[in-house]
Amino acid sequence: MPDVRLSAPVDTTLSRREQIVNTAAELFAERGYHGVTIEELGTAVGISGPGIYKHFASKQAVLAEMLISISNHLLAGGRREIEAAASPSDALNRLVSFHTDFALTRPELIRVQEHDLANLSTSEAREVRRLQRAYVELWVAVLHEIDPELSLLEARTRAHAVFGLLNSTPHSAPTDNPLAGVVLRQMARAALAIRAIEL
Amino acid sequence: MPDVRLSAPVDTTLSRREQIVNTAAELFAERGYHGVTIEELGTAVGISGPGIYKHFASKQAVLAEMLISISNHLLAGGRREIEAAASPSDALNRLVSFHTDFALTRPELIRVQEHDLANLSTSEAREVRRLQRAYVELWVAVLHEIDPELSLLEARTRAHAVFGLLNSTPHSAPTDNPLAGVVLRQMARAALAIRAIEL
DNA sequence: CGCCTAGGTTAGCAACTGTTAACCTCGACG
DNA sequence: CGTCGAGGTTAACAGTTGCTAACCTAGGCG
Repeated sequence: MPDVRLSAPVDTTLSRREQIVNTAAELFAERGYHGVTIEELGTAVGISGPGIYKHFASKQAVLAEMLISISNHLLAGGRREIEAAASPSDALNRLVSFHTDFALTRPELIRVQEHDLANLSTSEAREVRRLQRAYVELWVAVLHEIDPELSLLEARTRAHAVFGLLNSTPHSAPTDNPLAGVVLRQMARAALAIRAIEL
Repeated sequence: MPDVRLSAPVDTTLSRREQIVNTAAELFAERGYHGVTIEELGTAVGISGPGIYKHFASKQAVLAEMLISISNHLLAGGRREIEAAASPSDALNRLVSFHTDFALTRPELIRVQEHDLANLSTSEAREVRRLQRAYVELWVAVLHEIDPELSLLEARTRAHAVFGLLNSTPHSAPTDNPLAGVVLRQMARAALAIRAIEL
């Protein structure tokens, strides 16, 4: 199973597989997994209906590839940021920026991951949750390193809260205002009580 | 159309209508609107299948009553908090507490409102969005009153971000830890830069 | 050149699901 | 006591939708 690049939505250089996943992400984000038919998805990528089955075994398989690829992307990116960091609080800053960029760049993926996990088979859902949990634990570990007094439970609550804050972009930002990134980063840092100089 | 109380999920004193809406909220939150059949919903409230149609004209009508009732509840509550406030920053504190309580008490309703607005008819969806917008504008007005320098666009971004933060409870908090409320309130205030003494 | 396979096409089936129709029942009440 | 409507039941229909089957076609390549 070749991995799907998380690149710009419409791009003629994409393989059909990638094109299908990207288009499906937008449609699922708007109308939900069950709100999109295979026929619609096919038409949206320029082929029709059951042509999808030349590339995916089932509709669920499209969703599975999408969600697993997102989770992998976040986990890998998070690890990269932490490795590149000079200190724990630098690591947290980098995590915040990384996640903010992702949320601002690909809001559809945020939406689908929030909404449609329940439409995966149990084993695939378990895999996605495992990856998501690993990503959360990245944040938890950094938070705990910065403040060892912080309980793991509270650290986890804080991490989820910041995800909610940063993932709010699909709900707001109808016109993608350029200051949203700055505002969100700053709010996230304040919520996490990171003392950091903006700019 | 009698309004549906936003009360505890399982309660024998509820009317069938209320019982249906409450149960539907839990099911929709778990599996999404299209992921729940009328048959399942009926069974879950102890009647079977088409018995639902003695109380609602359609499946969509159940969702509509749910979402409109939630939006009304939030808007009315928000107005009440602002009226009771002694100052703008007190108003903001009260809004934060009010919203936190709601998110912690009825996470299913949060989820459904986030996920399934798209499954309403256009006119009903417009109504819900109107109420939601009015609720957001409540926050925006208070934020603007506290800091008149703040642009309306940024105030709106901040409001949405705080909703995202507070609405993260359905995603985290599998075991409803009692400290979640305190933590979330504190994070929200920090993100909004409210100087307030906890406790 | 001739074959094979990747990637399309259309027709159509089987399952599911929202909704309606027709019917039952029982408690309130004139 | 009779009736009547609220609230339930089951049967069944019609539309939708995921997926398969059977077929076509063109380009790479031995």
